[in-house]
Amino acid sequence: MPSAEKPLPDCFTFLLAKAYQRAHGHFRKALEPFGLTNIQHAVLEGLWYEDGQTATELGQLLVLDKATVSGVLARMEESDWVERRPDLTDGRVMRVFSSSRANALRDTLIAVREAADSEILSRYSLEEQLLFKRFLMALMRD
Amino acid sequence: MPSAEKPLPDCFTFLLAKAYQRAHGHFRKALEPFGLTNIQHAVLEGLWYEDGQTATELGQLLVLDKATVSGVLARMEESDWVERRPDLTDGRVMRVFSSSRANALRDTLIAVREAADSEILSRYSLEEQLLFKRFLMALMRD
DNA sequence: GCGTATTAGTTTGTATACGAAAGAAGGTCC
DNA sequence: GGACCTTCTTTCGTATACAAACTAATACGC
Repeated sequence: MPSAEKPLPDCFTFLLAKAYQRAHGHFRKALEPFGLTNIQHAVLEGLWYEDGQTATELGQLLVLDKATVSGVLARMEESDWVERRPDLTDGRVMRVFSSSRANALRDTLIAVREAADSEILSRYSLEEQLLFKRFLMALMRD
Repeated sequence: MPSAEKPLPDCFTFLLAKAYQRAHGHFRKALEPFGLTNIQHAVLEGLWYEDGQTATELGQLLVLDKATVSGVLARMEESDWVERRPDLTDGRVMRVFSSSRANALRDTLIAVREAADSEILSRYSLEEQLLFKRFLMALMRD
């Protein structure tokens, strides 16, 4: 080891990736007891925002590839978090509904997400939190 | 669709994930012509910082799981970006070296990374860039 | 030295991600 | 009403991520 301190490259994309990795891992541990992954949790929150969305709509809401959504939903149906029912008028469309098991945990799961978020954000002042969020949202505009 | 505008949940972890997704995708496209992935590029930069690092050292530098590093290095050796040679004194250790093919592209690849980074950052003022980076680095301390 | 604990690395299994292609169903145009 | 195009979804292939189990080799305690 030539240098004692690790350099942590001054590359923005790298920093962003590692910050995401950290926050993602923190949330993942919080969800572990429920047998839910981050994305699966996001899908549930999406359905609680509006139940019966199509896979495509969910993908747009959560900014996920349709192929990713397809796999996530298959696993969530397998483990009884959601139900997929074909649309009555359009045979191509599958509508997704949260299961009663998921609905029973709704308040708990939302609280877990909020707690994990707060823990991560606790190291910043309120002003910094707002600024940070504004920076992140600005990255998505185009 | 009940509401015209997408809500983009006020969840910090989600925002971070999507910002990462955006920057990561931007960099990925920039690397596509070279047949390199983001992580593979990071490994090369790590080796250019110090050649002959062990797999473990690379994992620490890039904050990657050893299992992830193992797979990445295997694919990179396959496609002639790196070479793995067993350490002479410690039979457990694999030392990783950038290939001559990689070294020939060194300046180009670093320039590509800097350009991608700059493009992403161009929407922020210099002050904001520094603040943003400081926020991201603060997330990793603990 | 010898046995045990540690460490380095690979392998396995599961879950994202995403591009590309395929499949299935609906709509349109003439 | 049949060819064509569009849309919704799944499948396939490749590449992270990470936990856990496993192998191989070194280090340590006594």
